[in-house]
Order: sequence, then structure tokens, then C-alpha cells
Amino acid sequence: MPAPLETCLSDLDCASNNSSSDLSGFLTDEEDCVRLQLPVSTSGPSAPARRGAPGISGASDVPGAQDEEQERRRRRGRGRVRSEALLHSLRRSRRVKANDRERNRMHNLNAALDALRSVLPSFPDDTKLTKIETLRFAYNYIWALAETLRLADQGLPGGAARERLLPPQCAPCLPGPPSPASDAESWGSGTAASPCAAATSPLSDPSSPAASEDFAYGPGDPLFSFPGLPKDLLHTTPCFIPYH
DNA sequence: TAGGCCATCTGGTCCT
DNA sequence: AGGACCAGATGGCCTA
Repeated sequence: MPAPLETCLSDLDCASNNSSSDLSGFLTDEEDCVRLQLPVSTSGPSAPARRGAPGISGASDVPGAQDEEQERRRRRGRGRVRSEALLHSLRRSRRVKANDRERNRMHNLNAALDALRSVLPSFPDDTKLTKIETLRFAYNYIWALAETLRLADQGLPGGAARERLLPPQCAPCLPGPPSPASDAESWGSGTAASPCAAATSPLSDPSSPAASEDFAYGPGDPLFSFPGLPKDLLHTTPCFIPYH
């Protein structure tokens, strides 16, 4: 008893899961027809012996014009079924290969995402950013770094610029994600009580979209912070990735 | 148990 | 024609 179609297809899936995208040769005539529980082509020397095989046809082998016509119809029918099966199998093989490519593509995408995570300031141990968090955080990080450079280029004397941008109190102020509550309190406030109050707040920067409600992360979001940069600056870092 | 995140499959669309 | 890309669907795993 040949394996049912579903089994054959799942076999194909298993083959693809083994990263075996080479499916050439799986569509050979008889083998495929057996696998797909379909009639084998009647062409060729072995065809007559297959006539009348169980499950294919109940026709007799008695010669005659009527029988020949029936046989021709039968052969045409078998051919159609066979071609449909081959078409189905062809589609299936293409799908399997496409799945393989898609899987590989997503693996590459994830590898790139891992590479991005690796260059972002690290969070506490065992904390892995999700995909969307990684993208948003990276955006914020780049924005903050660019903002730092921009401020540094505004003619502040070297040491002063650095001190203003990175006041000593702020250097260690973000060893990890701050609590949302404290973030919310310091969001854009720039109060004198803040250890980072001296830092420039880009919130006043008209080019900063930080205040827009369209942005994903608010002041309470831990992804607004990372070590080594002024808190005020960090907390006003925009994120252009809107919520849906 | 509900919700979030993820991997995978799938069909459609666009591009080369 | 075949590959890349995309978005929707689905099911598994984990956590609050």
C-alpha cells in the first residue's frame, strides 16, 4: 500500500526541514505516481502489465474497437490525472524551495538583528531585546549619538562641550534601564534637582520629534536610556516608529 | 489562562 | 521563470 498523499507531502516538508532543498529527481514517473497513489503512465513496454491493476480500472483486456476507444479514453484520463499530479507536485516542490528560502531569509534577518543587539549598550544580564525593541532602541541610540555630535559641533570649547554633554554625574547614571517612574518624572523636565540638569535638553529642539504622540516610546520607557549619555538627552530621544 | 513574542508556512506581488 | 520581499495565518513557548 503506497503512502497517502499527505504522507508524501509531509515527507517533502521533512526533507526541506533538513535543509535539503535539492528536490531534483523526486518527480520521477513511477515513483512519484506510487507516492501520490496515482496511476502510472501507460506508455512504454511495461504499461500493458499495469492495465487492470487494482484501484485503477476494472476494464477487461478483451481487444475490440469499443475497447480500444475506452482504452484511449482511459489513457487520456490517466494522462490528465498524472499531469495534474505532476503539476501539483511541481507546485509543491516550488513551495518547499520557497519555504526554504524564506526560512533562510528570516534567519539572515535575525542574524543581522543579533549583530545590531551586540553593538547596542547592553542591558542587564539575560535581557534580550525583542525585535521591535532592538529597532527602536537602535534608532534612539543613533539619534542621541548624532545629537551629541551636533551639540559638540556648536562651538563649545572641547572640554566644556564634553562636560556639558557628559556631566560626570550622568556618566554612571544609567547602568541599566531606569525605573519607569523615575523616567516619567524626569521626562523633559530638566529640573535643577536632576543630576543631569546641566545637560542640554533636545526637547526644545524643534527638529526633535520627541514630544510627538505618534512615537512609540514615552518617557517611561526603559528603551529611552542607555549608559554613557546624558539622561536628559536620552530621555528626549525620539522614536519614529509609530504604534499601529 | 490570556497575551506577547517568535518561527514557520503560505500566497501574492514585484523585480531581475 | 525564478527569486526576493511582504503580510497574514497558525501554532508553540513563555510569563504575568
